[in-house]
Amino acid sequence: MVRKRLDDSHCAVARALNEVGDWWSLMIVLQAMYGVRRFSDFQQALGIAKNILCDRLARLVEHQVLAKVAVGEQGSRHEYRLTPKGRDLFTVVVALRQWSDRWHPDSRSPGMHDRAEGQPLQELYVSSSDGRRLDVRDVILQPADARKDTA
Amino acid sequence: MVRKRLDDSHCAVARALNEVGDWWSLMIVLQAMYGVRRFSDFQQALGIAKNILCDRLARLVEHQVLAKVAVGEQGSRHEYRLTPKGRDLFTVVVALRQWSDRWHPDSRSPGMHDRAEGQPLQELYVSSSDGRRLDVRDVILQPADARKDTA
DNA sequence: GCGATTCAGTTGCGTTTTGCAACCATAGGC
DNA sequence: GCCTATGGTTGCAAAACGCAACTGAATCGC
Repeated sequence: MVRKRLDDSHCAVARALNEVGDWWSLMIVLQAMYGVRRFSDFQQALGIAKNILCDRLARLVEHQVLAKVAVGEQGSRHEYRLTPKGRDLFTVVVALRQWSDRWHPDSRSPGMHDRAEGQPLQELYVSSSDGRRLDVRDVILQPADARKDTA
Repeated sequence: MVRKRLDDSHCAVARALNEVGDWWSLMIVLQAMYGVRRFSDFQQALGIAKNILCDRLARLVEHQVLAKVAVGEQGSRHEYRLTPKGRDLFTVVVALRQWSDRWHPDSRSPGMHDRAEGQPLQELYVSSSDGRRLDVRDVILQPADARKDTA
């Protein structure tokens, strides 16, 4: 999907959504963060149709969120691994997950823990350069305009 | 869109994506954060078809991300305003935007500034309870499983 | 070496979602 | 009453999606 209409958009969020903004793409990235690397494992974990998975993996590789790495004896098998850019989506995933947990308390999410200490993670929040916690209304956002014919 | 398949998923990210995980929904929320409230203004700002906009707004209202507020003389006109839950997506939007800015340096995003001080915002990052900055690999993520037949 | 199996796709086809445009319905101006 | 603006709804074509069946290469069993 992703109707590439806003490819040329100057809006950073629009461009981000162009790369990982459809349902499956972020779920694939999430699975990759869980350690999934093989085509068939993604397929099983997500219950996604193979053609869609193919398409999404290709798109994620194209956008350098994943890298397709040949593996195995004659390079016949391969894996999809997160690139640094892909790993950097971690913040986004954590933000989404924390949002979900805050507003769907019924969720029995196992929670995320620091590997070293076993402690839960801190909640993400937007803060100013001097450390004050900020709400949307405390921030000046300039549209940067979603359409090309900005005006 | 959003094939409600994973509605019953225990995966927090999946449920979040169910509510705001399609292309337009997050763009609408973003516009709302910019201060857009009226149907026609969303339509103009995004260049979205009216039926889709209708559908997305209704879904966002249903999920309590936006609230439809009657306004004007006889309540004929109305506005869509962010609820607290919607405003709380700010972290997600900022995370996405910062990610995009980091990996698309060509982007001339005007940047986001603290209204009080005029300073740019801090970069979001995931941190442990004792403040160490964490990468994906420093965190224990439990799948919580994307499929219902969890096992 | 030969068939069976696994993995990673691709192809076909029918269903669902999009997106565009054109059409209602109500309110207000004049 | 006629015109415009706002906020939708409807119809239809095109694209995306999901399923299942098929391909093609590599590996396994023997």
